[in-house]
Amino acid sequence: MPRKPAALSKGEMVVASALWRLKSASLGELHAEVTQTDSMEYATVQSYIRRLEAKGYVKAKRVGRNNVYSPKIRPEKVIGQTLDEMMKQFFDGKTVSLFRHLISERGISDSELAELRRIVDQADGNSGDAEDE
Amino acid sequence: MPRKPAALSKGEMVVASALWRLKSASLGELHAEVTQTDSMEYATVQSYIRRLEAKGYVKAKRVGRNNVYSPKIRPEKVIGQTLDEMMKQFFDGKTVSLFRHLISERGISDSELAELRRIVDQADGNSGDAEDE
DNA sequence: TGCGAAAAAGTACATTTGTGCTTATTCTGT
DNA sequence: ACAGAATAAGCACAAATGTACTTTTTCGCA
Repeated sequence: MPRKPAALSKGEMVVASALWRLKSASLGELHAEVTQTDSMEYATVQSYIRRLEAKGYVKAKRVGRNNVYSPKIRPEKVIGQTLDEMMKQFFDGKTVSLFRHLISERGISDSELAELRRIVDQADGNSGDAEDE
Repeated sequence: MPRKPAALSKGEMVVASALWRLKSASLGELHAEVTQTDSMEYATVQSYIRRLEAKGYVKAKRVGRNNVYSPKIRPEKVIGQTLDEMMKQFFDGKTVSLFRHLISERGISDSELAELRRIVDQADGNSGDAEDE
């Protein structure tokens, strides 16, 4: 059995995210990327990447004297799981409830609303039987 | 300074959620509510509620021999923060990106889509300059 | 051809979290 | 008034997490 990959902690998540952005990177590059947004020691990034490797989220390949890391798991998967959990916890698992919260509770600008409408229209188009155009 | 309330761990979150649902409850009632969805010992619920109290999320009042607990922080606040963090981490803080993900990556049924459209229409109506009817 | 810099590997350690057992306290009914 | 049943309070403890320091290995170059 593939042993369901253990969930990522917050710190692991920021390192994983950085790696997703870079696709592939040495520890130095990764550290640079991470510190764009978060303050974190080189060695700390290193610890996280090791844990990510242990958890099966990342693989390393030796290139010269560097390890070059790359993701083994796509972000969509992790994002999806995180979202699932969050929706279950707060919105009874219902996507529309989340939508409602995002729109009413959080407030959304006119342009965002317009954008959203386009997204909806498009989704409607390609997944169902559209009647009118 | 009010000292920003420490974030809730996952276990604390399920207990807090139960309490939000009940508005106010003794430990026994709370345990009953929690175990609707999660398997958790009475004493464990108790530990969590104590931590929640320590963190300032919950207050207790003695009623007879019971402690009656109630939330000190509204769910919207916690949900909002959780969402913020999540959106920052995964969607560059952009609500529309989250929408897009929810719709395309996750798939949404026709009825949900219709519902969503109504929500959008309504939001459009009461926040902007409505044209029709 | 060996030294220094860079990187990797190993180790550390306090705090938080998950999870619950144990002990003390307090009503309630007889 | 007291025994038993609820309930609260205290304590415990392994695992995970945040955070990094230290030691070892390994190229590139002087």
